[in-house]
Amino acid sequence: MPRPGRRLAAEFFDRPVTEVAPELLNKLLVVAADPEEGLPDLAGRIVEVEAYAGEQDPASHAHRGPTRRNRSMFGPPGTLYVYFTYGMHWCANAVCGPRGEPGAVLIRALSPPGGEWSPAEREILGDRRPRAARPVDLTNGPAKLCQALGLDGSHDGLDLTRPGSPVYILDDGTPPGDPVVTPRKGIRVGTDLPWRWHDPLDPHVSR
DNA sequence: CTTTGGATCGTCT
DNA sequence: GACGATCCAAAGG
Repeated sequence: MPRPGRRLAAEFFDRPVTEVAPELLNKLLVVAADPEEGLPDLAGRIVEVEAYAGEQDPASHAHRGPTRRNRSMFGPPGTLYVYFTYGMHWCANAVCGPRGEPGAVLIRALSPPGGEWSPAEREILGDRRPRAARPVDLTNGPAKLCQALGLDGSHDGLDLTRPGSPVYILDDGTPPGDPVVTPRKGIRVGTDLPWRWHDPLDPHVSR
C-alpha cells in the first residue's frame, strides 16, 4: 500500500533556495523500502531546514566554486547532496535552482509522521542510533537523521525527483505551517542571514 | 539545567 | 597542516 502523497518534482526545486527552504517544512523525507534487507519505508516529517546559496553565501560549501566534495550542489534541481563532516557524520541536502547554480537546503530535523515512531520504526532507528536516550534523539539533528535513515555518501548525487529513486520527498498535503526564522547554526560566517526555518512547536527541532 | 572539550578523517590550501 | 553546515559525555552551577 503506497504512502498517500505526491513526490516533489524538479520544478519545485528549480527556484531560489531561500524560497524553497521554508516550503520543505512539513514535507516527508522518505527512504524507500529495501526488500533485500527486509526494511520498510522510512519517512520523517521535515521540521527544521537551512538554506545555503552559492558564491554570495560565505557559509556555503559552494562559496569557492566547484570541488570534488560539493559537485552535487552544481547538479540539476532535485539532486540529493550528502556530505561528510567532522570525520564521522553525514548530512543531507536538497539541491535547488538551475543546474550549475549551487544552492541547497540542509535538512536538520525530522518528526514521526504519525506523532510517534511505530514499534517497528523505533527498533530500526534505535539499532542505528544506540546512543539515543529518548525517541526525539533519533532524528533531532542533521547528522542524527541521516544515521537513523541510513543515508550516507552512497546516496550523494541521486535524483530525488526520478520515479523509483530510493530517496525522495513527498507532499502529503500538510501545509508548511507557521515557521520561525532564525540565523543558521554551527557556522562562523554568514551568521547575519536569517536562513533557518523551523516549527517552534515540534520537540524534534535541534538544540 | 548549561558549558566545554574530545572524537575523527576527507577535503582543500 | 588546518579545519569543519556535528554529536556526545563529562563536568560544573
